[in-house]
Amino acid sequence: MSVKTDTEQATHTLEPLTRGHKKKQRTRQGLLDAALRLFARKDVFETGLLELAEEAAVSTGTIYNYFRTREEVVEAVGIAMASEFSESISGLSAGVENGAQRIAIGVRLFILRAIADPNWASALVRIVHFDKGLRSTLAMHVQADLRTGAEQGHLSFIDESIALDLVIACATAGMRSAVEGRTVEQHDEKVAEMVLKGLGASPVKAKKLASLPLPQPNK
Amino acid sequence: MSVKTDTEQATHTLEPLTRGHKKKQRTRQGLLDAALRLFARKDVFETGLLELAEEAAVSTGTIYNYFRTREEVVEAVGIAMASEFSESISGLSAGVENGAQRIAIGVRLFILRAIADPNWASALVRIVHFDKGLRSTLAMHVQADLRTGAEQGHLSFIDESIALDLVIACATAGMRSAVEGRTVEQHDEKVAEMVLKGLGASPVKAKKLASLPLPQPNK
Amino acid sequence: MSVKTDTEQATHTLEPLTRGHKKKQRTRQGLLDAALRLFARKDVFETGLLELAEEAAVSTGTIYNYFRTREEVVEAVGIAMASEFSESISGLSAGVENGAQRIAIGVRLFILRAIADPNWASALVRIVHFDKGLRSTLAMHVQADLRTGAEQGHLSFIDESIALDLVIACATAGMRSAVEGRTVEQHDEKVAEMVLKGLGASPVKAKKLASLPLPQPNK
Amino acid sequence: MSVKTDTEQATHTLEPLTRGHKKKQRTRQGLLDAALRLFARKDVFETGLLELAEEAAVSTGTIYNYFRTREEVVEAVGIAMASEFSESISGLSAGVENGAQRIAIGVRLFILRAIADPNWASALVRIVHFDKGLRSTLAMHVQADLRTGAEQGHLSFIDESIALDLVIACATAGMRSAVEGRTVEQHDEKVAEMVLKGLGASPVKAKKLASLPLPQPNK
DNA sequence: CATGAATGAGACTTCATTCAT
DNA sequence: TATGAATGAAGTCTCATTCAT
Repeated sequence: MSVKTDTEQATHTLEPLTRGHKKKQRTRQGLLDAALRLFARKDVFETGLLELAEEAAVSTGTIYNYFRTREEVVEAVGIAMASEFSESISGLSAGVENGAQRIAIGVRLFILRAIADPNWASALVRIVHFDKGLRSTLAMHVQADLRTGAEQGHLSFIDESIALDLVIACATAGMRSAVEGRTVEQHDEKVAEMVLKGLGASPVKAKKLASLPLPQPNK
Repeated sequence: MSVKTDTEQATHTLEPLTRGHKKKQRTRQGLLDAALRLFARKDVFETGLLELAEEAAVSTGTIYNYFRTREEVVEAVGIAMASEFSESISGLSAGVENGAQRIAIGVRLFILRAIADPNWASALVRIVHFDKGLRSTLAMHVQADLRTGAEQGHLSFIDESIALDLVIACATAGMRSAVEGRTVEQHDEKVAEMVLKGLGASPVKAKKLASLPLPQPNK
Repeated sequence: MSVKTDTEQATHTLEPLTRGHKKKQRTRQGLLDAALRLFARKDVFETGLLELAEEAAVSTGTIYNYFRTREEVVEAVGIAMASEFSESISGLSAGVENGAQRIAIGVRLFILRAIADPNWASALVRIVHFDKGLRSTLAMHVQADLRTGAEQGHLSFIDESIALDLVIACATAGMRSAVEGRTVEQHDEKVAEMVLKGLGASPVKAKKLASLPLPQPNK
Repeated sequence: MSVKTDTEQATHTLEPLTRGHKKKQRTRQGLLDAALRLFARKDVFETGLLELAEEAAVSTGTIYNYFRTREEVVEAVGIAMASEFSESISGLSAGVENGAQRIAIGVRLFILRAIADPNWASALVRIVHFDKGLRSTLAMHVQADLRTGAEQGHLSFIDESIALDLVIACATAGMRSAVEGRTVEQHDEKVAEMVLKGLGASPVKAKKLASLPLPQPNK
């Protein structure tokens, strides 16, 4: 359930000389992980910075070396999740050219992961609700696939921005189902199929694309 | 933007209409309205009871004559919105027998009202996020229409609970668009059409049902 | 050692109807008195608002019904002291027409009171150091007497603003002596005599004016 | 605006001048100078050690190689200022035998420097308010001149300790005028003249002694 | 019922100080 | 010695809640 920050990479190159640097990165990472665990349990505005300190097992003052407000924490976690998401999705659907299929894969992967790790999903759902940045990141990825799908003739939707909303809203709803423990058999496939139909795929094609085996993490 | 409570109805019929009662009801209503205005601007957990008192122009202590905790306030607002929703939707789609059409009407009405009154929509979106009771009320209404639509052969979805999620998620996403000011032409119809397609309506039927004129408030 | 606020008077006329009003005034008065006691012991910036709460025997939150910052407390105490000062000095030197004598009386009264109540003096010295408002009030009183004295030919100073500084600085220094317990016999008269000489009174007249019996509180 | 410490002198003569020592002295000096700059802007108890570190461009921990507490910092700055004062005044009024004139010179020099460097004056006024040591140093210098002046028949004051207070209080008031930007023409001379009159000099002699040209820094 | 002053728990924030590097 | 991350005590401030009027 750990989260990788892109900041970590960047900072390494920007200030590689500081002595306490690796420790600082570890602390920061610990705070982000702790925040994720908390957001899995409580809503963002219910979570106090002191709770975060306790969860991360640092003292109160330490937090203020990293974040000045709760919003900064949320944003940082959002960035971290978005970054991790981009990485993993891009990797997994790397060889798939079909835009509609890529969307199906994305939706399914999210829901499957939500089922496997409801805490992660709970946190993600909440952060999506608060953090515009994370929403944009997700949208950008989906948008590309939507266009590809439309160009390839697999999808025919009326309005791209509404289609975007539909994909994200349904995927999020699926994740919420997982969090609330009301999933059904092949929940991921069924949501994906409905989404594709909503996007204008024919019922047959929707069913077929939604049930293709998922690409395996290469190695 | 006023909200009518079912409690109000009950009291009207059950108890004598003394002056004290009318005043009490007005104060309670004022608190609910104030809460709604606040939830339009700030998140539920960011909203303090002191703010509520100020917005409603009553003193702090007065709140405790009506609600015991903050949660009770949220719940009461949720109940009030749900109740108002039930009333208005039931009234408007009273004469419509087609389940699919009723769903289209519901989705469109929500989105149109969100466009007309973004504050109301903002509050609703937030409360839906927190209040399970409101979610259930919405779900019950949709569920009936889904079944009717399926029995009538207009819809063919794979799983009812997922279909439910899809309808509510897409309607909510449409409202959020309105709140964020990124609606498109005929936003309501386009969302409804996509939803119907996702629920298994044929593209032609989806388009037709989504673009039928809305029933007018009878009176 | 109690301090009377002019606000008290004003408020009585402005909001005489509030129920909890007298209690509020008592609390406010208690806070000002407590602040005075604290400023007698510690410097203004060393004094925390929690200490003030404890000294006044109210709970932490109560303070914020009256003052938002430490500065507001200092200012309020300054106003209260200035107001009390104006009252008492005006009363005592009411019948004295000689400007130089009025100055001598003022200087002596301050020093005598400082000797009698070093805590009061300690607080006053500190507040004078921080609160421009109190300094102005003092200056205004002295200024009138300086002009009168000059017009009457008893005083002849080179520059009024510097003369003002001299009077206040020497009176304050005298009070500080009292606080630090290094007063001498007839400290008040000796300081007054030096001040008058500095202001251009002849040595003989200075000695005489400084040693006249003080007016007694009438009644 | 730099401050020279007597410690510096001592070290120079007592210990070998290794490179490490020079650096150590520079750091210490930097801290004292930084403290002076800060005290010019904020009150002593408002000034934090973190600010001091930042102003001196050293890290927090470094301070503790030089001072154990905040009080030690204030004291050290006080000592430094007193030491610098002694040096400069002694040098400048070296050839003057007249006690009254020496006092006039001292008062005037302080006020002139305050006008030329209000930051320095602001810091000095504040530190005088807190640091007894600095007050004693100043007093010792003045005391000697007072006695000389009295013995020479130029001054005739009633009480030495009160005379001391008068001189220091008026000089400080003059500096405060400079800090607050409300000086007048020949402010230094006017204050000195009043002080001498207060100390019992004849008006004519006071005016003459206060307006003599100041000794120039020899060399 | 309405009021609003008082309460006090608890969150937020700062900062002097320590210590491993 | 210099550094600066970590600490945690101590302060600041808010706000849900109570209660006398």
